[in-house]
Amino acid sequence: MDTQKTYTIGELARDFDVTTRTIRFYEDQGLLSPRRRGQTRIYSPADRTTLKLILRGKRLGFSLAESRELIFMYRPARDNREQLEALIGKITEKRAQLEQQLTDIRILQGELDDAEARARQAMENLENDHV
Amino acid sequence: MDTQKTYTIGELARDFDVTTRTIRFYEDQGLLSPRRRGQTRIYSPADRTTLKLILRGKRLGFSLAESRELIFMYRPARDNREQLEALIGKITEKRAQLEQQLTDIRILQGELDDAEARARQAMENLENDHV
DNA sequence: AGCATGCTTTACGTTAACGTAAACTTCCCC
DNA sequence: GGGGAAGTTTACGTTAACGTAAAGCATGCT
Repeated sequence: MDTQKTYTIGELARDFDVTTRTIRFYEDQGLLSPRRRGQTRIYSPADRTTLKLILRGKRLGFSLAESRELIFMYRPARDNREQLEALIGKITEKRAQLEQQLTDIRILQGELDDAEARARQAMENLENDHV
Repeated sequence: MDTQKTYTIGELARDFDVTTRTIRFYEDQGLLSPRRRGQTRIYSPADRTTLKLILRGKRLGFSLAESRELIFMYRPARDNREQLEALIGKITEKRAQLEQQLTDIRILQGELDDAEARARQAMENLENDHV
């Protein structure tokens, strides 16, 4: 069946809260390749997923170049041995980076707890001084 | 005692693997305010910590503006009630953002596991085809 | 027919976060 | 006392990731 849902650029833009310019820009950068009906871009569910990956990458501070790598890691890309080993190398690197981010986040969470506790304490003090 | 260790800009640059230009840029942006001995900048352990915070922020994809907020969250800053409530609001927001990042990371980790498994499988297949 | 909506391309503009270069002082060393 | 190394200011350059027009086609209402 050819009954796959498709999306216009405007729909994707609304759904993910980005501008159409942004989506076209990602295409320029080789991250998306939607089909065309005439001039008009038609996005598949797969395209939609790719966009989701890019935006997730952004939330983690990745550049588009990094996100592109991650996306292509996911497409097996008919490889020879060297390429596969290089791929595994990159995966290992990314994993290390993610671990670093995890520890960074945990530390920051602790600091936020701290900061909030102090803020609440300061508010209590205000109350008391006021009385 | 005034026996606090101090650092030159070059030392900090080496220690954190950034350029001196970068450190001066952060000062321009109001993130660092080292003492001066004549013209020369002298960094305290506190300055060093601030720099560490900025770089951790970068690893998490924060802008310098965001890092600046985080840094000032940590300095109690003599507040009234409104300010304190605004502060707590920001802390809550940041926490939500960090939670989002955590889930993003976990999903990505799973995908990396996946990708590596497939890559290893592809390598095995290569061996076999070759034999 | 006329007009709004939503798509398209082309192209110049903008912001953040530095890089890079030039020209100058200060200090130390032999 | 002449380098060299490390600091300084000033200023223009660069890259990524879009923003912001401008001008034009296609479709669908009324």
